[in-house]
Amino acid sequence: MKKSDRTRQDILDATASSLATAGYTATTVKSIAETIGMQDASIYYYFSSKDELVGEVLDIGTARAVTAVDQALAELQDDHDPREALRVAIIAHAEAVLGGGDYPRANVRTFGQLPPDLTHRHRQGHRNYGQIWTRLIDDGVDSGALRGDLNRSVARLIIIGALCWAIEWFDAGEEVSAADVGEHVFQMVVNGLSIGEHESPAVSV
Amino acid sequence: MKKSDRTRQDILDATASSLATAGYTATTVKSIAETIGMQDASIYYYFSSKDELVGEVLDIGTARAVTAVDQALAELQDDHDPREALRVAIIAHAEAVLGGGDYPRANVRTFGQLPPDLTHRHRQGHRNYGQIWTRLIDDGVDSGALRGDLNRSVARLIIIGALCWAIEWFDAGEEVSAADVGEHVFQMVVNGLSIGEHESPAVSV
DNA sequence: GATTAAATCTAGTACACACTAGAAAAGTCA
DNA sequence: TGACTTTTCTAGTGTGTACTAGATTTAATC
Repeated sequence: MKKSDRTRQDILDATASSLATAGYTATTVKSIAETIGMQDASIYYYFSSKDELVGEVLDIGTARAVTAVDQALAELQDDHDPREALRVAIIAHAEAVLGGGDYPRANVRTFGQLPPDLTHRHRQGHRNYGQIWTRLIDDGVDSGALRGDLNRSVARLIIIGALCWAIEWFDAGEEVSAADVGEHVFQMVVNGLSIGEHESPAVSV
Repeated sequence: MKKSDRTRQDILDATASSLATAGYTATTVKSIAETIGMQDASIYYYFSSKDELVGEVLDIGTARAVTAVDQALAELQDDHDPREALRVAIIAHAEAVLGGGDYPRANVRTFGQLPPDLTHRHRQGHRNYGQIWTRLIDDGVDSGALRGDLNRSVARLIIIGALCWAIEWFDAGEEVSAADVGEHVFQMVVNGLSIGEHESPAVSV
């Protein structure tokens, strides 16, 4: 019963790694099996289909990302600035997806290339994750710390998008760390690149 | 000789449309042929391989995106604020990729799911496109309009990333237009979400 | 209208893929 | 050791894919 659990974990790990780097299509059952020194047919002793295996990897990925952000927010002081909460969440997300393990990365990497069934299966998970950010932005706007003239949904999606797309260019080997990327996103979307007084012309959408 | 050109164009259009909505893997030679009412084998009278066809679509896509941004910048007045140039470029990109035709959308949509050969083939095109943005940011920082304490490459990639990822959630049917998305990205990354004096703590990377 | 060229189709090949059935091996425990 | 269970393998099936060869049709030219 022990050996079986470890093999199952090995399969999940290999799948997560392949999804994170090669994407969904290039991740074949055969390639997964080769990575852990098995025949492809043996995979089906543990998972009934490729998509069930992939689905489980993605579930773990979202769970880890949620945990990372929740945990970072929980460590904040009670009287924190809403902007600080946003900063902590952004950096936690960046570290989870860019610097963290393969599971959250697999999630972002395969976004948009999954078959419809899998996309639908994870819709709720993504919605839940999005709600964390919705609350962060609502808190900021309602408390007067953040501008209220922008569409909050669009703002949320832009922040998450900037972070998610980073997976396409981020290189863990370079001198810019995952946290650095998060810090940059925060500095840009919250403080802005501009120097001096900004006009902040009202944008009504 | 006329008919031939139009059929070729039909193939390109159908491929762009499929790539933009379904992605690379789901875009099969057979499905392209079906769209225009042909047999899949007939495609090979015009293109020697699927990847050559896809490559040509992507070439057109990058060319159109570059043209859109260049044109928007060319219409600026000579004494424009560097921030205004960034704003115009961001909105032009948003309109080209989100609201524009299938070709630029195909580019962004298939980014990260192309076979290595095609990825390599378009590396130079992407670099050229990136240089437009590098210059915009350099102009802003050097003129003192934009903060210089952030890594310029990271800033550039974050802006482009926020725009590119929008293809995953943008819905042309909703009330938020492509230009609205661009305006939001500009407001956020240049003016920032924050209200009041920001500390802008130096970030050295 | 006959001849040539252009365009499309029919019918296939070869291969990679997810997945299955059942035999063989490895491990467990009396 | 021997009976039993768990795990892995061998050897396949069926399907979808890109692509090819050559016949057939459609269009242009003389």
